[in-house]
Amino acid sequence: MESRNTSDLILHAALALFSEKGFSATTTREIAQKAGCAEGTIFRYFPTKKDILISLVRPHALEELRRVMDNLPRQGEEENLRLILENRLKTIMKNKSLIKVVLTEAQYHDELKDYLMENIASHVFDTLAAYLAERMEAGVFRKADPYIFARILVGMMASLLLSESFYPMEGFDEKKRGDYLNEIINIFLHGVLKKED
Amino acid sequence: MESRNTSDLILHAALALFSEKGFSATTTREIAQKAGCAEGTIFRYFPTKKDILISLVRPHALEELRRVMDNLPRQGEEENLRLILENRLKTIMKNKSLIKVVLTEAQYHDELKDYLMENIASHVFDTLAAYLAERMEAGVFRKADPYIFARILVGMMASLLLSESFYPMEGFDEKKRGDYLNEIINIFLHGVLKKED
Amino acid sequence: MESRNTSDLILHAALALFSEKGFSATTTREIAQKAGCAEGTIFRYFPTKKDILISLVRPHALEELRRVMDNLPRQGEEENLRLILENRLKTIMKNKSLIKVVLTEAQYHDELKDYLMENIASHVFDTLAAYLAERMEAGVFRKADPYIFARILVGMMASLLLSESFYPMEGFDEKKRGDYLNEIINIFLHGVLKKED
Amino acid sequence: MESRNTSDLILHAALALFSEKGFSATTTREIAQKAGCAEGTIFRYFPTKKDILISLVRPHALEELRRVMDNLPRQGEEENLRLILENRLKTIMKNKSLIKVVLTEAQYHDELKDYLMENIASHVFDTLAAYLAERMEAGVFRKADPYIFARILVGMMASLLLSESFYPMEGFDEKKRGDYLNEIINIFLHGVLKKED
DNA sequence: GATGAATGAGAATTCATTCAT
DNA sequence: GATGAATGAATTCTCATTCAT
Repeated sequence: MESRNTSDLILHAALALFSEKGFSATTTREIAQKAGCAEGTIFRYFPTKKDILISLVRPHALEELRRVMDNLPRQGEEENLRLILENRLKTIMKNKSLIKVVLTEAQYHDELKDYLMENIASHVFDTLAAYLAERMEAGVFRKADPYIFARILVGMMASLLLSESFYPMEGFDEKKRGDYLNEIINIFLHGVLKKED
Repeated sequence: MESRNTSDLILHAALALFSEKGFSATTTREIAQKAGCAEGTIFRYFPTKKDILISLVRPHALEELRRVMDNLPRQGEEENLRLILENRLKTIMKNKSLIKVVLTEAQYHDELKDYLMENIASHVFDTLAAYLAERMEAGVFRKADPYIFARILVGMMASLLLSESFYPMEGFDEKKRGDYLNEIINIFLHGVLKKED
Repeated sequence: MESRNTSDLILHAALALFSEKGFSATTTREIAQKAGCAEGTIFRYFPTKKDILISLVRPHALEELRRVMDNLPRQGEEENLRLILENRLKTIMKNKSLIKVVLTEAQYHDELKDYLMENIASHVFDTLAAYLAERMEAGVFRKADPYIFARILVGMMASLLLSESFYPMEGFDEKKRGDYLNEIINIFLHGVLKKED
Repeated sequence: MESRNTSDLILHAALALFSEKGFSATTTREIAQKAGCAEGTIFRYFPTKKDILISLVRPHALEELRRVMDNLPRQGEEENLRLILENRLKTIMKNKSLIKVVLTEAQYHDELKDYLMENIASHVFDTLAAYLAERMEAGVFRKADPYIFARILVGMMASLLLSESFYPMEGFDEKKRGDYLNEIINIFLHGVLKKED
């Protein structure tokens, strides 16, 4: 599936190393070694080391994440949302390294931050907020700032990532991750659902 | 308030720079410049650059954050929790730079990660989970894994930090932050509160 | 004769400088300058400055000196010994700088000292002592501890080196060096006392 | 016996460290530590680090070594020479560290070398050569260049020092050192050849 | 296209020396 | 006299980048 041309080998190696040691602490020598090419070869594809980082965030790579909140179920039944988010969570977990690198380095590199915000984050939050606003209109969710809800939901999902990589629970297996996601949805829904009576 | 001895000047300057550019991308020359001392002086106080980073995480510096979830109100009225968390949020905001540096660099430096987990995170999560377990026992919250709840709540609060530094809303003022915190508590409580009827 | 690849150029320059100023007092900048390469290039070949020193003592470089007392003439006629030692002296003089550096720095660097003792000195002294023991058995030399004789003979030859570099005589030319060696052999074999008959 | 004023404490500490690690590799911080004073204090007594080295070689310190070959027994009986040299050897051994430092560093510091040669070595060699010349005149030693004999004898004694510090024999005790000195004198006087009659 | 030796600017760190107390 | 914090030039070493092959 992944093409194994030199450029991709370099990006692949760089992603692994940036994720493990951070961008600044990774040397081009290490990248070349891991990519199985000569150090000089890197610079045939990327004029500077920073361009490797920037290329990691190019449309193609992030398209999947950009659309992570697209097409949420307008029917709004709980079970639907659960299934969809479960599916999106897989996308997130699959791209864990990339997300880690991108979020970490965006703190320090404004081109990255701007690109991310303009192309990824704004789309994700707009889409999610639009969905939430619609459900509010529909009288399913109580009225509030949909952007705040969106941020909180994203924060809850992010806590899952953080939990896994930064402060791991013992035995964080598939099942536990399922429980975790369930509780996120439980808390989120029953917090925002309008009380019927 | 802060003592202005050389060591503290260096730590202060380093914190600002690490937060702005990351640990690896910050040079000791820059630290010296910002601290207003000679580059060599740094090494009278910190044998290596990494020791500066590690010193930022020493007990004294993090004590306040370690206790951020201590003494939550066992009476459990919503208003109490709101007030307490609002107060704790101030602690978090005050230490924003430190938290950012510590969480970012803990990804890359195992001594940091281990120290944080053993001394800070475990205390925070244990304290918070104990509180939640007690409220479950008391029949106020529904029964579930208190550690998952703890992580989700922390994730929600973290989203506030992220929102502010990474994907800032327009006009993120005191009032908006208050709204945000209110929604965190609304969502959290009404999600976990046992339905009365 | 000597290959002029970068590594050898560096070793060559380093030997000259270490001999002139000592290891600690020589800077890598000076070595690079003398070797005609960039300072950074040195570290492509030698991970640390100390590795340059250690590489100077590698088998190849010292093989000639290690064998300096091999194959002494078992016929034992005085003239033979004189010719052989004269020849070996040339080896010693040719490697004067290396010997100087190695002996000086072995005082301070245990890896050097151990390597030298285990690989060079023990062979030289064993070989020489074996030769002396054999001549004692053959009734040519009087019986004594052959290792003490070996050390004394080596000390006498070393005095020649010292004389030349440390406390030079006026006009220490080829002829004088010949005279000096002759006296070493005379004294070693016959002593300084005038024969009565 | 030794005065324990600050200046002497510094010289004492410096001698030990220069002998152990060499002049260049010894830091003034280490000297201060070992001398039990502040780093700044050193510079009240010695304007530069090099002045410490130079002070180690001042007349007073080396007087004993300067006279090491004075007053050799003009009676020339073997036993006399043996006793005298044994006594002088004690002087040499007592000053081993100083000799080591002085000889090593004289290679690199011309002021040291010049001072040593003009004040110490020339006196030692002149005295020794004068003694040898006199014994030649007296018909006890065979005629030869007395300076070559002097150098060879000194080289033989130096081999004892080298043997001890650089390539130690197992169990180099008082007795062995006595044997070694005996053989030096035996060889110097009689050589190693077995006497026919 | 690919290589990897070479570069040199710049990084962290050391250390003799100064100087206010 | 003694101190030791501060200095900053110099040192070892790193690393992104270049370029001849």
